[in-house]
Order: sequence, then C-alpha cells, then structure tokens
Amino acid sequence: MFSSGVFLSGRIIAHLDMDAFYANAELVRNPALRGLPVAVGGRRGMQPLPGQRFPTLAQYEGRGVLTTANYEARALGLHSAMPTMKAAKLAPHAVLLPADFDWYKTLSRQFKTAVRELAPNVEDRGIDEIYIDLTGETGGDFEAAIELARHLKAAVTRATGGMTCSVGLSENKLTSKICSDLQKPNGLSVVRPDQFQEMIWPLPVGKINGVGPKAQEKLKAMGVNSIAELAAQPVDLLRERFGESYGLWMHESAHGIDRREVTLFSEPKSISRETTFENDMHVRRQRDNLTQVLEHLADKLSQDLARKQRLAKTIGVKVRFADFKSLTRDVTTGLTVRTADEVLQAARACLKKIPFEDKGARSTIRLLGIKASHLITPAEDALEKAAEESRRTKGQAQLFLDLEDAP
DNA sequence: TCTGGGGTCCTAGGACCC
DNA sequence: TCTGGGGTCCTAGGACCC
Repeated sequence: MFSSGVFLSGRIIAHLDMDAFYANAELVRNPALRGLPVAVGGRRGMQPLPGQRFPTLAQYEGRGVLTTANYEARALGLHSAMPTMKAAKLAPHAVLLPADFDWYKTLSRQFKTAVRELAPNVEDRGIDEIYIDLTGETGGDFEAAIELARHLKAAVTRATGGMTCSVGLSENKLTSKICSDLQKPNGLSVVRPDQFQEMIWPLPVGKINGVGPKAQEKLKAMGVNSIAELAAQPVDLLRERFGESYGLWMHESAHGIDRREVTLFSEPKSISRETTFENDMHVRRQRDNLTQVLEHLADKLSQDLARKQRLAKTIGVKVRFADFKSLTRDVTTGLTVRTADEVLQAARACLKKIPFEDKGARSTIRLLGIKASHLITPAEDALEKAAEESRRTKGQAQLFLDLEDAP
C-alpha cells in the first residue's frame, strides 16, 4: 500500500537536454572530429578542400545560419542561429558540416527509448529535449530522483555511443528547464521546493522559458532585470502592461508556480514546408522557378500529410520579401486537402491574395512556404462527411415535409 | 554579419448567426 | 428604424521555442 504521503508530497519533474546535440551527433560517427571546433549548418554537398580532412567555415558561400556549435566552437564565439557568413569571419578554420536530420532523428529515438525504459512518463520537446515525470518512480523523494537521474544519464550515454546530456530536477517543468541549464555540459542540477528564491531569483528574466527578447526589453524599461525583480512587481501592473493571461503567467513563473502536466501525447496542429532561396527571386521575371519551388513544396507537404495520416482543412502560404518582411495568407475551402495537386491548388489561391508588385519591396522574395493546418485524421474526415451527408438528406426531407405542408 | 526550418500559442478584428 | 450582446469561425500577425 502507498502511504497517503505519496499523494500529498509534491511532484518531481526532470528536464533532460542533450548537449550540443547535432554537433555531438557528428562526433559519434566521426571520432576524428573530437577536440576540433565543429559547427553544423549550411547546405548539403560541402566537400573538404584538397589536403584537408573536413570542410571548414572559410570555404562556405551562401545563406543560412548555424544550427549548433560544439563547446570548442563556442569558445571561439560561435553559437546557434548565428549567420554562417559571420561565423566564417570569426572562426574560418572551424569545421562546418551540413545538417543530417535523419541521423539526428535516429539518435534522438535511441536516447528517448533508453529513458522510457527506466521512466516511461516522457514528454517530447523536440529532437533533443524531454521532460520526465519521476513522481511515481521516486515517491516524491529528491534523493531517489537524483539517483535515478544518474542512471538516466548513463543510459542516454550508452544508447547514443557516448553523447552526454544535462538534467534539471525540481517540482515543475518551468524550474527544471531553468535548472538543466545551470550546469552544462553533462550536468545534474537540483532545485528543491524551498530553494527557488535562493537559486532562481538572481537569474535574468530571459532564463524563463517563454520570456523572449521583446518581453525582456519591456521589462528592462520597467527596471526589471532579474527574476526576483519580476517577482516583486504587482501582478496587476504586469497584467496591464503585458495582457491578462501573459501578465499572470509571468507573475506565477517568477514565483516558481507552474501546474502544467507532463503530457505523453499531443496531436499535431500544423505541418509546413518552407525554403529560402540561394538568391532572391523576382515574382514575375522568375515565375517559372517559383512555380517549380511551389510544386516541390506541395509535393513534400502532401507526403508529410500522408506519413502523419492527416488531412488539412486549411492551407496557407508564407512569403518573405527581400527586405525580410513576411506575409501569410490562408484559405479554408470546406474540402479537406491531401494530395500534392490539392495542396498546390490551395496554395495558388493563397498566393493570389498577396499584393505583389512589379518593382520595389513587394517584387522580390527570398522565401516561400506552404502550411497545412486544421488537421484531421481520415477517420474524423469520414465522420464529418457522413454527418454532412446526413444533414443534407435531412434538409431535403424537411424540404419535402414543408412542401407537403404547403397548401 | 544579413538573418534556417519546423513548430505552438495568443490576440484581435470581421463575418455570421442567434 | 435602430440596436443589443454572445458565440464561433476564419484570417493575419507576432512572440516565442528548439
């Protein structure tokens, strides 16, 4: 029998974050990279120059940003989301490898499977991160959780051929996420319920997952930089400045309150494909190229829909102009969309709504994308069609009745 | 140094219906 | 002839995250 204490005690949630995931994934299959500064990014097909073992940033030409830099590369000032050309100026001799998502997904599955074998309550947060509810495994005891976390870390390293991760332990997702970042790489950090103020309050507000650059800027203007300073703000003031729900959320976050559960499954809400061109394209003069791109995106998107067994009620397009301003347009037709042709047709209808011009800012684009949303399963689609059919026939029956009633 | 690609959630206005 | 308030759906944009 469980003692009632188990139910009265708080939760224990772990946040597990793989260290420099893509870069370290490359090291796993190519140990010769060990010790070298390695960045992942750029386009496919880069070859090492003659006499060199690996392609380097210096030889990169074109658009894009780094997706990851390992710790050796970070020491040279590189970081993810840095424009590749800027990185090349900073560290021309760093190794640059193109992203190989199939390989990263393989390793991702491996580490998640290893974790689930020890603790099954896992929430996916993308390719390299998970939350784990350890309440059941530990009875809410932090010493037991630390022990289990050590096992989890070892299992992850074994399952991935030597990759490390950092783990945060606390009573909720918000705090564990902050906490896993306290010691990196290969860290294990704990924030017990009575340690929130001592350990988290001194940190900058940007450490809260959900407080981004815009909110930080606004808070700074109010004289709020640390989480402690945010916690000291009257909740009404935050609601006034940031909106009802975001203001309240900020206030609660600053006080370590987060009731969100670890969710084991979630339905996909949208599926999209987009691409940035090597060179900007003129919407009229390069119409044929753009058509090809659109067809390719529609093709890929319909494959994604098929793989995930979904149909879309809404299709949207996204365009980014040469000046980086973006526009979106979407359509909901009342029909569900599935095939490449159907996606393409809907996407064309969306594009018709975009105010392109012959010259100037609205004439040249750098990105084109298609998005499917309001997704339903084939079973739901069949149900809705049946319901529609029944409404229609009922409507007809009603019409007949009305006619019969008529004199 | 010009800025990738895949997502989620929230807000706000207008249409439309009751 | 003027005037409600609420609910839901659609659309566009923006902030944020990995």
